[in-house]
Amino acid sequence: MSSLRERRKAETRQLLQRQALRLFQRDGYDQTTMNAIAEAAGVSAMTVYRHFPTKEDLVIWDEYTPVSIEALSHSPADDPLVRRIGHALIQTANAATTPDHRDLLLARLQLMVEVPALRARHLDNQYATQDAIVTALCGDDPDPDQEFQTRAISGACLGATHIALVHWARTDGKQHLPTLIHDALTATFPADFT
Amino acid sequence: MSSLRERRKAETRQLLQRQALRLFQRDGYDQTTMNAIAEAAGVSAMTVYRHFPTKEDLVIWDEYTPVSIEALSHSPADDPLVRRIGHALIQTANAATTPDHRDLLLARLQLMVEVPALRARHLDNQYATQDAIVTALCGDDPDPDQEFQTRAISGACLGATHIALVHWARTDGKQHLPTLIHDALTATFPADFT
DNA sequence: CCTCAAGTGGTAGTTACTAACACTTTGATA
DNA sequence: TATCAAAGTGTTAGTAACTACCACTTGAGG
Repeated sequence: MSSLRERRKAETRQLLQRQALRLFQRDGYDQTTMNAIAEAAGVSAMTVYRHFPTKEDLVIWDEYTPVSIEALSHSPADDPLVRRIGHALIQTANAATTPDHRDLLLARLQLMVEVPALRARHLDNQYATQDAIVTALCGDDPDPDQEFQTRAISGACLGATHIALVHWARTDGKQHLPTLIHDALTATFPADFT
Repeated sequence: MSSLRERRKAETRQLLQRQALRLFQRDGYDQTTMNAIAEAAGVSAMTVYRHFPTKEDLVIWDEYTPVSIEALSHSPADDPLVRRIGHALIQTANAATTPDHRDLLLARLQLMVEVPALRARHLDNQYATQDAIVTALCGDDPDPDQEFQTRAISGACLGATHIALVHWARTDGKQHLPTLIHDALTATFPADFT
């Protein structure tokens, strides 16, 4: 059920994020105040905070919330963990299909790479993703040793993936993102990953 | 040359960090104001900011600044990268020898695991460490492909190391930290790492 | 002893963010 | 259709992290 109210809400959210990104790119992240963003979107400052609890969230929030964790639990259980996790990560990157979505992702990532506060938040988000991966693979009440191992491997996969994201942002998205992630994983796990 | 002035400076820094950590542990990070820390240390708020530019730095700053990057460039160049980087990371953890240093490290890490803002900053610091590793291994003007590979591998090693740190903090430092890091790396790279 | 620079304190500001209250609009029900 | 509860928005006043600026004290070196 997509009521008028929910559609308006989604529209305001989108408008706010796009105006914020525009101003961040034009004037810099630190130089842009929340009041300026509110004004640019034609709403009050409070409304911005209602939609995005912090300034960082204006960049971090992903409209499409991809993260295909689902794919993980359905992947063949006898595959090596590195391969299962890696393919899920590549698949997530493949979700950004439309040019519009891709451009938005690129603008956000470039900010996340350049601005220290955003970079930190982004890394913490990846850490949360790692938790989700471990839960998807190990269930709610796993064997501690197995969980430790799964956590280490997913941490390593995300660490490798991250540098692919940074490289993609730094080169203005010229290369194919899923391929970049694939290359980073192959460089790290030449045996397990093909 | 350790003049009186420099010694006083170092003492004030230590005092400030220890008082801050004490208050953070007692009252919580967000609940503790910079003014309260200044008061507890018997200085003005301005002085706190002179020594630690942000509140986060009170926890992040490491008196001993270990990070034995030096060891990297002196490790045998024909060893696999995973082994070279891994051993350097373990060696860094081994630097925390005295009980005092260890307790301080544990208190700081526990805050870094629990408090989102600190967790994010810590991850960003690890990212900076990754840069230092890549520079130490590849030099200043490396071959792009080789740099990409090195970056991916060190990202993966740090990702695996991070979960060892988190596990150590969560279990109140009961286990041997270098061993934990070793285990995480072994779980991730069973072939390259022994 | 004198001078200079480093360290410290005070004040006034900016800005992200919160709490509390009033007002408007929307969606569903009598 | 009239009405009412809930969701969304605005306003105001406040807190706390951080900065810029200026004045003061104290240690280092000639």
